[in-house]
Amino acid sequence: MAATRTRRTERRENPLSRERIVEAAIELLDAAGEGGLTFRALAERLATGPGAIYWHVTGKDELLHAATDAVVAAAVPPAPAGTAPRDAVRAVALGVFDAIDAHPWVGAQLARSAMDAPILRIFERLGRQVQALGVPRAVRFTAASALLNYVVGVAGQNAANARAVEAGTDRTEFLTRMAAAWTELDPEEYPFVREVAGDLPHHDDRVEFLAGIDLILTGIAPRERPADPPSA
Amino acid sequence: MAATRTRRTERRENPLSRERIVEAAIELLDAAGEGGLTFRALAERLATGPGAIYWHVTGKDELLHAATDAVVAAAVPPAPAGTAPRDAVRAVALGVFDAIDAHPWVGAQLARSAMDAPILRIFERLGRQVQALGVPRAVRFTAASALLNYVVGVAGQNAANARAVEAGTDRTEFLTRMAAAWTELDPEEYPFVREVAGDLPHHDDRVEFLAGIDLILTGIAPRERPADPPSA
DNA sequence: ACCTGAACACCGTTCAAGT
DNA sequence: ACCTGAACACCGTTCAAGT
Repeated sequence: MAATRTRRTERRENPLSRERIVEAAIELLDAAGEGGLTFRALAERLATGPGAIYWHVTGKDELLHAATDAVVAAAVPPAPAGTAPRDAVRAVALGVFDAIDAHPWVGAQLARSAMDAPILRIFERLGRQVQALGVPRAVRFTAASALLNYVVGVAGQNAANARAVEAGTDRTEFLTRMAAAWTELDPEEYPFVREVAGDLPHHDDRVEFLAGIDLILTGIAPRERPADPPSA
Repeated sequence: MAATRTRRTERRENPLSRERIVEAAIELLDAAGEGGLTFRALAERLATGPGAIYWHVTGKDELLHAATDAVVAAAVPPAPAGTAPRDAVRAVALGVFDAIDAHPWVGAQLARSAMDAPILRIFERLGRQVQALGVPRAVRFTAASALLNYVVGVAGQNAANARAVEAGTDRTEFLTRMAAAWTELDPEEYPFVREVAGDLPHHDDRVEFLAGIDLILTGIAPRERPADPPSA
């Protein structure tokens, strides 16, 4: 019934709001990529002048920040109670990974973000699981940071790849071309890169990403903790 | 004697060259930060018009790429023969870390770089040591990628922090203020971040960074490989 | 071949003026 | 209080014209 009442103010309904602006910004970024977010384009989409947006938002940085935070918040839900810590870490990481897959600009943004809202959300979720893993207080920060930095590193990398592919090329075609380029590198200078070039086209990014997470998890807390030996 | 001959062409000595342009770009980036690199500022420093630069460089992206590559190449020298693989990995990582410390814009650039020259240099160095560590062929790519992504993640983070600090604030003052902000977060939503906030001001970035590297190294290959048990 | 610098097409942001 | 849109101060890049 509140809905019916709304009809009264028919004209000039849809007032500007921070929420609507951020929403439109996300749509623009998704549709047109990182360069697509423009105050003019945004104003047009919201049927106003560019100046109007500044009433609700301090500038482009804040807008980008808010857009990123909205996506990350939706992507990293609290772990369902009873999840094993390792699985919970993987779930958080995958949540971020998939969000970046859907919104490559988020990856670029996370990779250049300081320790504020969007990053802190991820750090918190990872940290809680590190604690649940039984990591001693003194090294929890280090362990959680390692996971965070890895996730954020992959985020930037994926964003860069998405930018590079956007020529409408097929994904495996892109990887195959990259592998070919690697094979042409100087054998003296790039023996390792040349050797692994062949792996490139067969790799599943998601699997590869999770394998990295598992590597760090193993470093943080070895799989099966053997009973403490009877002291030294 | 070649030097004396040079005097002949006194006027209009110092011809433009890709090398000089990249060098000037690096100076500009170091002095004025990421926003300081402008074709106009660069042209002024080189005593030409902006258009002249385009004869030697295709555009700003290539320029930024070349500048980053120059810094990274200098920062990641080949490991001296006989270095233990773990130490060599640490040396590579620290080389990148210190380069970013000296040139924060490099961190931002690496964090958003695809797998081309600058990143490949680092990947190659890390990969060789992964191999030296005895990691089986099939998982070398994964192991080297994990190290690379971590390093690149820290790179982006440090660049962001450098940007945040540039208000001339002292470093520990900056950390103390951040810790204070973390402590004011909602206890329901950010228990972990609040708990570790106190660690922040005491942390040494470099030590913290290396600890993360060690975590991954442990995950890649456990410290002391016990002799293989007599098969299953 | 290489340089010059005005001009073009765009930005983010501001601000007087409106309602 | 909120919106409008012209104007300002910048960009990267191009290009006719020079040497």
